[in-house]
Amino acid sequence: MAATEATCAAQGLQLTATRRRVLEILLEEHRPLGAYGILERLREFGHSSQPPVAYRALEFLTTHGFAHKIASLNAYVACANPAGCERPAFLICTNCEKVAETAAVTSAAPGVADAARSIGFAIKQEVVEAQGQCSSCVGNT
Amino acid sequence: MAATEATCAAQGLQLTATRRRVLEILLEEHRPLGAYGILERLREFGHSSQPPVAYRALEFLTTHGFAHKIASLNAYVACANPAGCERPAFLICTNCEKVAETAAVTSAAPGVADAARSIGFAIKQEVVEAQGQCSSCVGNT
DNA sequence: TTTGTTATGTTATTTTATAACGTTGCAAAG
DNA sequence: CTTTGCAACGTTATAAAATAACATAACAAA
Repeated sequence: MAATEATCAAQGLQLTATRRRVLEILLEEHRPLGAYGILERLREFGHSSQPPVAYRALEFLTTHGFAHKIASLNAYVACANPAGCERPAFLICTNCEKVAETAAVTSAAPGVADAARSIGFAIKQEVVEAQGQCSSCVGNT
Repeated sequence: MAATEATCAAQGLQLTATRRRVLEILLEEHRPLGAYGILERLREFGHSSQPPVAYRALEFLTTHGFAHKIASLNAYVACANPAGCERPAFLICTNCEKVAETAAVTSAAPGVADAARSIGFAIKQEVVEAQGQCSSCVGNT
């Protein structure tokens, strides 16, 4: 949160009340939250709770790397490393639904980078989402 | 298509009319198609076109590896290598929307595999979807 | 011929996301 | 000042994606 505030201050980004609240909600949860789950939480705090409110805040947060969308879940998580987040990748536990964020060393998995080069494909961004079981859940299901 | 037929025959899977038609539709397109786009095409062919029709066929096709879901687009593509598809990864052109399928050499990108090991996370499956520009579109936008 | 199984048909609903348009608050230009 | 522009927010409505739930059909095995 402090890192996010610092980045916003440094870059002239407006961390408004709604945006801050959404980020706080994501930080409190230890698992990905859908946009409508966020809306429910916003409602508790007296914010307006129409869908665009959440989606706008999420767009701001994801655009600037303060949060990420987990495409395979249609859900959102706070960034684990808001200062200097690069090439985020996610480890999604299919049992307890928690998500660990990590950083990929290279921009693409071996083979993928080669394939891209060989067909002249210029990779801009990569979605890497591994599904499996976290240490607490291994063997449980 | 032939490969898919062979696999179905070999494994006793029923490649029914609807399933076959959906796969044909995906093969004809050179880009990912949403479920409702598929439904439109099915309608042209006189099939029933309620959502579950498409979703059931897609579930069959994706479960058995004859098609893949592109999570970051909520869309579907035919598998480029229905015989022996493993660790599929996708290169998605953000300009022309075409998708190239490739195979990742390892199950995880470097760094991700290490991170998983270090926290005891057991990776079962990985979603790798790179966004960028294909050779025809590089420099166009 | 009854039973079980697999696939399909159909209606309704849930979940996720965006379009469109109006309002507010604030800061810089006139 | 005041008005012009802009960024964020409010609100209504709707689009798009996915699934729940229940009924029917086709067919093979008991």
